[in-house]
Amino acid sequence: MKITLKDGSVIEYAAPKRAIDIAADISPGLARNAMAAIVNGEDRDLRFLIEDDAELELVQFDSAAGAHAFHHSSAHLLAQAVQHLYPGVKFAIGPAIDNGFYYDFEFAEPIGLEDLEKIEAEMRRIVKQDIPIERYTLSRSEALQWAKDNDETYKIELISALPEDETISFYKQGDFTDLCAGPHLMSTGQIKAIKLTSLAGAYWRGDEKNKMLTRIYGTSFPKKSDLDQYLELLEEAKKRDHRKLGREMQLFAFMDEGPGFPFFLPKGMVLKNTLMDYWRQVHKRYEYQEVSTPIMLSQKLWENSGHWEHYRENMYISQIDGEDFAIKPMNCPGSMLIFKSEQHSYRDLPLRMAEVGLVHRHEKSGVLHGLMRVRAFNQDDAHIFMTLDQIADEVEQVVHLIDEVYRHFNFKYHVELSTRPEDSMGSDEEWDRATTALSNVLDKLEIPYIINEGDGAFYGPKIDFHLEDSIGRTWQCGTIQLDFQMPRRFELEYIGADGERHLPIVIHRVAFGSIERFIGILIEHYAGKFPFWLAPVQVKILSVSQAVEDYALDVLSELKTNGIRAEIDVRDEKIGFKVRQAQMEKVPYSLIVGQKEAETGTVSVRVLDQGEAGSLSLTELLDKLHAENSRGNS
RNA sequence: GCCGAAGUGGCUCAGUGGUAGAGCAAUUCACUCGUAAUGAAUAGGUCGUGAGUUCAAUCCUCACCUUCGGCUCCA
Repeated sequence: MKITLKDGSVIEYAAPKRAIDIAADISPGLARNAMAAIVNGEDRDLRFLIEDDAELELVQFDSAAGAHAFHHSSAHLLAQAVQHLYPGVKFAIGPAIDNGFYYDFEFAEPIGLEDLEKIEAEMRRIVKQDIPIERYTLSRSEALQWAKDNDETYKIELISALPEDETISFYKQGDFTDLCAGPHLMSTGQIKAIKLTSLAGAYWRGDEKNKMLTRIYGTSFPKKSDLDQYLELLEEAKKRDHRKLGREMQLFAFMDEGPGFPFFLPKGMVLKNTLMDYWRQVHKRYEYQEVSTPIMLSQKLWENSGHWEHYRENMYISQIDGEDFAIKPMNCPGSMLIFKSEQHSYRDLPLRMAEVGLVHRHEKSGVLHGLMRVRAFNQDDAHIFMTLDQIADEVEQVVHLIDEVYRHFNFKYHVELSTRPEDSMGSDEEWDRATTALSNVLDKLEIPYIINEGDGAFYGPKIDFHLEDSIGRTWQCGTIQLDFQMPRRFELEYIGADGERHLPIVIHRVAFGSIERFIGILIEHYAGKFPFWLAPVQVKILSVSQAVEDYALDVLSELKTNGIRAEIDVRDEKIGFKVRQAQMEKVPYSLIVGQKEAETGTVSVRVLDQGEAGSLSLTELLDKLHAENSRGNS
């Protein structure tokens, strides 16, 4: 048989051979570092016996498939350790996830964080023993018998859900056996670096009606140094936490009196307004009109829009003069009413109506998270009313706009296409048409995307933009949603070239998504060190001694007159102390002024994280700052 | 909402069944200073809220509120 490797080379064997043995033939290092095999495109064990001509890829930890096998075996290792320490525990599921693994257990007695260390120690002990991992298969009925014999209620349920004729694979390492599709490592000895990271409750099968199990999260690496590097990344993320920086930099706050409702402090407001100035410039250039619609509207409107039926549990309800009203969770119905308030010609279309609207949504208390998940937020919303044949051009233009905005902040991003959810309105035919329209645009622009089955809005499919921040985390921000339903429900119309009434199509779209969340992401992306144009305080003037206070104040007023956001520190403190404080406040430029500067009409410039940058005259300084500020223009 | 953890001066955190401390910050004073912490003094807390146990509760018990880590959900 012929084995074709990834690099195109071919090895021939007279008899069937296991993937691991082929790896050993290629090099001992590969045999040692390989985690799994991909045979003819399918994920397999290294112990998989290749019997015919095949394409073979041997994957190591640096590939997704290799890491997956490694983490998956780590999950089994965790389960084995738990079995040793807590006899009688019941096992649910234990998959690999990004950056690690978890396993769900049903413990007889609750365990605490201090137990994790014990479990970790037991895991290390099993690793030292270097126990071989073996694979075998059983028929469905044999597997079921195994689960019943061991009183594994969750496994019984898992096996019962499989087809009758299914052959089920098992993995056994010493005294621990688990049913599992694999692939798995050859032996426990390969898992050199382990860290159990957290303990959490999780519902069986993710359904809140089911029993709550105990989930143990962990991460693992083939090398200790890789684990350390990962733990450092977690530390870095902690330092960047927008909740911590938001408080330290006095940007926003949360109060017990309004859980999930952010308060913006003066500096946070400067940030927000600067961001919105940029946003308005972009949208003016893309020919959007801006509107504003009420926060509270009659319940009848929400019944008409479908929100009452599909979105009610997230809405805040109130009454005015005995009539039921709801606080808007979305901006669209308001915009529909504006469109409807006038007669439109096909010549008006596409009509791009933007609204930075404040929406309120009742989120469950457990999901609130700083600015990332709040109960009141501003959406940089827009509704584009258009004809059927304008769909492609308009969607394309929105894709360009979002791309431009993300690039402005140096974000990379990827795109997902979400299709019809179960709870939705409209006909299959319209959903197909809308979904195809979106995918056609992505195909035309050659933008790769993954499909998110059943994750669309209740009124239409959507393109989601997931941006990636400076330390590699992704966040969903922009979306483009195509809607045939709302225009019909609101009986929108325009007069076509033929003089007849026609139904317009609507695009709902956001670029930032939520201004609040976007600000949270920016804080973490920049670690609080905003680019000059966006920084709430751009310049801080530090006087060396009281003798130059007057000059320092002159510099301040000159900067302010020129539209620079400047602060001054003329306290009776040493210059080193003031410099330190200004750096910790993450102000982009510190201007040190002393006797020398006062006499020559200059300032000594210090750049955040870079140090001293020489002296400039006031005119030179203003030129420089104006140039920097213009980066905030679109 | 559910599981687990936490809540002590503006911030970070000690601490004890006999009504509380530290560092930073703040205020005042002295120093008048050249690029990441000058020194001293002062002030500031009914220990998240409510109830219970106790001679006595910040500490033990219960309920509630908020926050944190997850689950589910999501911009």
